[in-house]
Amino acid sequence: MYGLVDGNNFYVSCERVFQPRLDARPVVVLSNNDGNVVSRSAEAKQLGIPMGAPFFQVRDLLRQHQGHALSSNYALYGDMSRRVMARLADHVPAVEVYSIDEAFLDLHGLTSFCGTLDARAQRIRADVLRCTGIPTCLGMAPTKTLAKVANRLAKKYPELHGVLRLDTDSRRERALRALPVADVWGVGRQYAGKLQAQGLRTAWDLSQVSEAWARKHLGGVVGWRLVQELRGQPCHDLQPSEDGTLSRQSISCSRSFGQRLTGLEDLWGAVSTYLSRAAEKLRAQGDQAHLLTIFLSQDRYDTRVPPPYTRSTTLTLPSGPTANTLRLLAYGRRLLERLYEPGRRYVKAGVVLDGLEPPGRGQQLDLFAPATATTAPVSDARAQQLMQRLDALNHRFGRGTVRPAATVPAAGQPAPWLGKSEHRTPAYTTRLDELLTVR
DNA sequence: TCTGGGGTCCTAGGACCC
DNA sequence: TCTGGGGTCCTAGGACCC
Repeated sequence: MYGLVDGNNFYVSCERVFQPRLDARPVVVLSNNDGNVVSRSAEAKQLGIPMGAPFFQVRDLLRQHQGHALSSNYALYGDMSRRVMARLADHVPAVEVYSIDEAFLDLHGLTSFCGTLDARAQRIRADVLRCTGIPTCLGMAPTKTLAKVANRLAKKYPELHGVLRLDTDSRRERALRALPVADVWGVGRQYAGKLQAQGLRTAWDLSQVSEAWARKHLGGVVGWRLVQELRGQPCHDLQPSEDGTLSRQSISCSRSFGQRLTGLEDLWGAVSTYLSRAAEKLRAQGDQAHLLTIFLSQDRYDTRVPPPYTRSTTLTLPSGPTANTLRLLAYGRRLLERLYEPGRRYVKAGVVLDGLEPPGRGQQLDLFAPATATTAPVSDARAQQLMQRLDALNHRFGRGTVRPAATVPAAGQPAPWLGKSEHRTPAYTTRLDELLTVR
């Protein structure tokens, strides 16, 4: 049996822990650059503000109802997430951290010595709420997909008090008949349209399609697994997370700019900043990468710009896997120059590190590369030391204290790529100088 | 005027290997 | 006229997730 716990309106709930005045009012949290709505309180949902709505389209509506809009504060949400996950880990044999606000639980064997599962589930919710201030819902079922279904319905129907268990065929059928097909985990916009065109309206209808149909229309084996999971046949195991952190297979960093950029050096300022950040994450995970991708995007809402809006280029690092920021910057610069076209107006850039593996598989030498400070293997041990010192300094004194010169804008100038974040709340739980003051 | 960021998995063609 | 089978890696793209 699997459990799926998630935080209700997670980002808004995190903010409310430190600002109770936000309770019972419409509150939204905005994406980077204050662009879109990414979390909504129940009151904001009631106003009809859709998930993902551009902020400028709902600003007036929110103002009319004395609502609040907050910039996203990932330092706070990430730390609150760790606290929630730590509480969950105390209650069950294994936890899979699925996203910042969601975790799958291994519920195997919990009933025999702890009373009923439902009572156990309520104790977990109460403990998380008491220790972190975050309200949650918990769905339980024999497959992950059904646990997601259960969680969804537990959130939708308050009379369930945040918990739903789907462990018999009759409960499963009732639940699936109550759930629109578009709300099933794994059914996005494209598939929902296809399914509805076929007259399949509920999750139950989807669970009845043939294997051939699922494979043909829902992305091959992915679609067939989805159908089987709805029927109660598990296709996805629990992937337990080590001490509440999850190890990634790719690491990326991308941002929309505060303004359009056209110059190569401005773009390099942004790309080098993102690449440095991605390399930090890579080292924090204890891995090296052997694939580097850079992408640049133009405005996809500008009808004068023909697609594709995003162009990317990938390099298999000729010198093998690395976590060395300076080495990555040297390759990144080449990729950016390959991608860049003068005259284009770029709105966003990003980097992706792929092909991750732990260090120690041996350094691949590049037969044709001239030995330079950033490519010579001889400098490897020293470079590694340098990265360790860099990370230690930045951990101790704050991110960006020591950084590559490429990422620093011209003296006295604000970085031209920086976006806005006009409604940011303090990092209450991760910065001493931003602690909440109580009188 | 203003429209996010960070992930996963799968497919498919081409180059290349034996 | 007739032109293998099985595999990896690379690269790009498309669907999905929160």
